[in-house]
Amino acid sequence: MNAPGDNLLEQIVRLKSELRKSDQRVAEVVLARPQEAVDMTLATLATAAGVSEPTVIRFCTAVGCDGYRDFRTKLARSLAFARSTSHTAISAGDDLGKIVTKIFDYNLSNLHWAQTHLDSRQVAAAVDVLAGARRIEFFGFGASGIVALDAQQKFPLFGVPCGAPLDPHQMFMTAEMLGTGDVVVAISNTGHTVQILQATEVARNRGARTIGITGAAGTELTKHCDIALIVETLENTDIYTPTVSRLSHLVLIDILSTAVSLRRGGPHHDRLAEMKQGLARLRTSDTQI
Amino acid sequence: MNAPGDNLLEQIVRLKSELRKSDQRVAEVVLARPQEAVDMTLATLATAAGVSEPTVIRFCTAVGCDGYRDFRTKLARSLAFARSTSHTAISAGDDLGKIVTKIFDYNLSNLHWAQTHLDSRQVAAAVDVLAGARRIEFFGFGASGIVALDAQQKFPLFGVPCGAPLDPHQMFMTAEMLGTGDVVVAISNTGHTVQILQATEVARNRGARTIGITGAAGTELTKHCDIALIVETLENTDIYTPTVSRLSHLVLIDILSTAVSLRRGGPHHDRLAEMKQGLARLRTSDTQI
DNA sequence: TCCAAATCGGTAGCATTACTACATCAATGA
DNA sequence: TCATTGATGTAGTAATGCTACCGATTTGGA
Repeated sequence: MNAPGDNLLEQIVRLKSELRKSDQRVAEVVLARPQEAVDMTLATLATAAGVSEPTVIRFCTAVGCDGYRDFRTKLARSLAFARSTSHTAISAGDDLGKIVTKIFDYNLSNLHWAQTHLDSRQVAAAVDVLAGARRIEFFGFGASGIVALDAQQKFPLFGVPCGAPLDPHQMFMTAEMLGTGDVVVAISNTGHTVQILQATEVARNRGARTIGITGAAGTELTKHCDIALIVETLENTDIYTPTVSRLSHLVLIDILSTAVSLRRGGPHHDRLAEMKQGLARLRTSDTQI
Repeated sequence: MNAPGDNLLEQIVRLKSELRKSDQRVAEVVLARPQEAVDMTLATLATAAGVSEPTVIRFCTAVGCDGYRDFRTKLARSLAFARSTSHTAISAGDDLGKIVTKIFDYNLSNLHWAQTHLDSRQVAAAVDVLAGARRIEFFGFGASGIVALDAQQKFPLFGVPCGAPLDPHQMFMTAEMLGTGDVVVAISNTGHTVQILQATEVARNRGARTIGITGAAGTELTKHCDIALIVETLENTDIYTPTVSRLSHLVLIDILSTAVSLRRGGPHHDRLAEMKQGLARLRTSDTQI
């Protein structure tokens, strides 16, 4: 669950309530103005929080750091990601530069978040199933449909026929035709999209293995799946903020396809290399259309 | 060109050749083992590099830092992204955990790289053109085709009809039908895909404005475009490493659509909000298919 | 080839900064 | 009310980072 470089700011938020009173004052200052805090000296931070220097040190150890120096580097590191997690909402007054920064930052933070919260064991289980598949179908609508298509494009890596029906009827029909040895990868960030749930259930009843990619544990989708890959995303209540989940989903597809491809090994890779070369030739070929 | 949090490691690599001899020794140590360097004290780093302490300080100022302390925090910050830029190649012996880490890190680094190297003025120009469009067509094949589809899905944000022909023939036909007031967004990471070049040229001759999204300046594609959006990616020679460019492209599409949507303002947003709510209802509606 | 100039690198001392031991104060329960 | 425990600040100490200065090395010109 926890990656090595676990976010310090997150840690502080989590522990804040069970800290000593003075330590909480320090925590407030750090959380309120982390960008400034990272440049402060021990004494400066102490006065800024209205406490003594040893208190600040005690605070550092309390949040899992090895002294003030360590605290500072860890804070700097977590700031690289979370710099704008606090106020990412895009407002109508933002100029273009701000929009660029916010959207990039938001996506970066989100990707990092997904990384630290991804359960490797579930991924391993998914790779096992996919590596043994006879055929793979990817189900998704809207933004998740894009992800499904992307996955389907990677079928050379998976090494078996892959499909991605975008039309609900087609999806349903495809599900009906699946059987033992086939695998369904159902993608739905909300985990509530009814057609996906139905199609997945049908496929499972026919004997196919089902893998779900969704945004939170315990959604409807996970009940219909043998393996649930939870890709956590930061909350997104803002109307302007675009769908960030699909980036994490795409990365997950990358991981799955790469892992499956590696599992196949040897001759499979030679053919991959040839395929890539052929593709390059195709791109630049001057064939008139 | 340069974002505020410009990567320190990158800076060091860039300046390394024109540094003093002893400073280069420091640079080598830092670049070789950045993870350890960030935890070193001034004296430790000095002995590790085989130089004196003042030399290390001079090195710090030479690379644009304000003393050793500042150097350390900046290094920590840049490490959050670039932790594994040096050895990202995925090898057959990697276990799943390593694959997960490497692919995430690679995508994160790459996204950050794209952010710092994106030219805001070009983006601004693109937003201007898109905001005034009567119709927008997105051209792309393969991974870029996915991006085109994603963009096309965002047409409610763009506020005008959007298309994304995936078939080369359809693309060509679409291009022939365009005219003044229409806009083509051509997506090709290599910038050499012939069919894209041809279709874009056709559209331009018919009077459409053309925007190119590509991986490097000076590619063929840029010659056919009024506005070139260069999305730089880290090199990728490895056969296993998946296409990272498409993530950056997707983020760029997010930025464009959001900026255009904001430009439209007022009533447009109310309709967006309604649309989002309606979509939520559609997802959970129990309509049998 | 030699000398002058300039740059580079190191020594030593200084100022700042982080840390620790101890004392005081506040809160809580008997 | 008093004793006990835990939290907080004071003062002193060790370390770390920084600067002034001096010697060494290199470079360019006669």
